[in-house]
Amino acid sequence: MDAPPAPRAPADGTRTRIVRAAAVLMQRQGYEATGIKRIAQDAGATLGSVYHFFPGGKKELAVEALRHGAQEFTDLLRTGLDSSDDPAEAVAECARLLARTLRDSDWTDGCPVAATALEFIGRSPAIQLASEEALGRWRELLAGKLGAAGISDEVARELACSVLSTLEGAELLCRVSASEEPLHIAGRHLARLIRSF
Amino acid sequence: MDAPPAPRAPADGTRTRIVRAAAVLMQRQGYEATGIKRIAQDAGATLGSVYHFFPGGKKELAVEALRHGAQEFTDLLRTGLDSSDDPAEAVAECARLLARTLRDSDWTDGCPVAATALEFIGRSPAIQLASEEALGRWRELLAGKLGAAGISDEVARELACSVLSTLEGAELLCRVSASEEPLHIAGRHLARLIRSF
DNA sequence: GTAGCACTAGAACGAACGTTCTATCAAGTA
DNA sequence: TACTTGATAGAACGTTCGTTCTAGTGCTAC
Repeated sequence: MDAPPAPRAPADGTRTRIVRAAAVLMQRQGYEATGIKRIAQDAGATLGSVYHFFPGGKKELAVEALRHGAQEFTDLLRTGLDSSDDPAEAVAECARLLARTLRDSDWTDGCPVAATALEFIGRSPAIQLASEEALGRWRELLAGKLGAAGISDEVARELACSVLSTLEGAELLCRVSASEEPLHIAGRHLARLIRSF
Repeated sequence: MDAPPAPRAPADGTRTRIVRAAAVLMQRQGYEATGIKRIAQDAGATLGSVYHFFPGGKKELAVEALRHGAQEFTDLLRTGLDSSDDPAEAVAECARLLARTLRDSDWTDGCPVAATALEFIGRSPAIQLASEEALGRWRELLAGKLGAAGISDEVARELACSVLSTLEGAELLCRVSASEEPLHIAGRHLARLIRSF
């Protein structure tokens, strides 16, 4: 048998493809608007495979997709933060990076948890917890950068919170208005705020 | 309030109840997770009434619900902004007001457009437009307050953008973590940022 | 009266949903 | 060979969805 890798199943594992497809779709349109059959189709998998890897069904897959998306967002944030020793400049770079990613993806690839999280406030502990963990990790990442620049722990933790709030909100504004402006403005204002401490 | 200027009889409690119920449900869990039958039930109306008043179906009702919720949020914002002549203090009061409203409603009554808007980025012009209009109105409201305090129009418009971004993002963090902290921190930081101009 | 209209009421429909089910394939083990 | 196990495949199930449809109510005007 002349055996090149099957065109149907690329090198990546089926499970990973399912998680990635779910993460992308949920990031774009939230949980409820995303059907399991569509996830399977986009992943090049079948329903049988989905339920084989995720016997807990859609909810279990959603939690995993949220974690996967959160990790990618963490990487993006880390890239921005590593761009400069000056935390103000580093945060501004995060805003620029986020704005570019958003525009290049037609305003779809933003925060991977926001849309889904808002659907489930007080309605699904598992999903709310996964969202909370992601936001908490990003906040600590930011606080670490600020603290490393000599800002006191207390101030750094609070600043990190506002930086995250502003980036999240500016991303919402960018996506709704299909414009990079809110994130660019946010970057400048956040840098100014950080430098004031 | 938006008294319907329609030539029809204003004795239309049912229509208003339907819009209000839809607004509440969509604010809490977004569009897709909100069923029309549930809306009718919560409004004390029937499906017949819903489709009588909204022949365009769920989408048409959603746009109206978004507008209704946006108006209520405008009122809340205006209340906060009117609380002080100092724009920094007024914005901080908005954050406090928002935090209290969130807590008192078990973290459900926040921005009425965020959840739904995120579901429809690039997928429904009508809903995206309604969301964009709401965010634009809030931004202008904030810019007006800042401009009235002597801040130049250009700076005021940009500041208003970041204030809105930060409040929106902080609200997301509050809801996910079931805590008032992000909004309280945001209020203090926004006041500091405004005073720096 | 009764004709007309705005509104209420909910049964019924087709489509889509998440899920379950059985069957099959491929590879490893004995 | 036969048996096991992880993974694939998709038909089928019951439910719920948004929507449509027909019937009925209450009110106003003639």
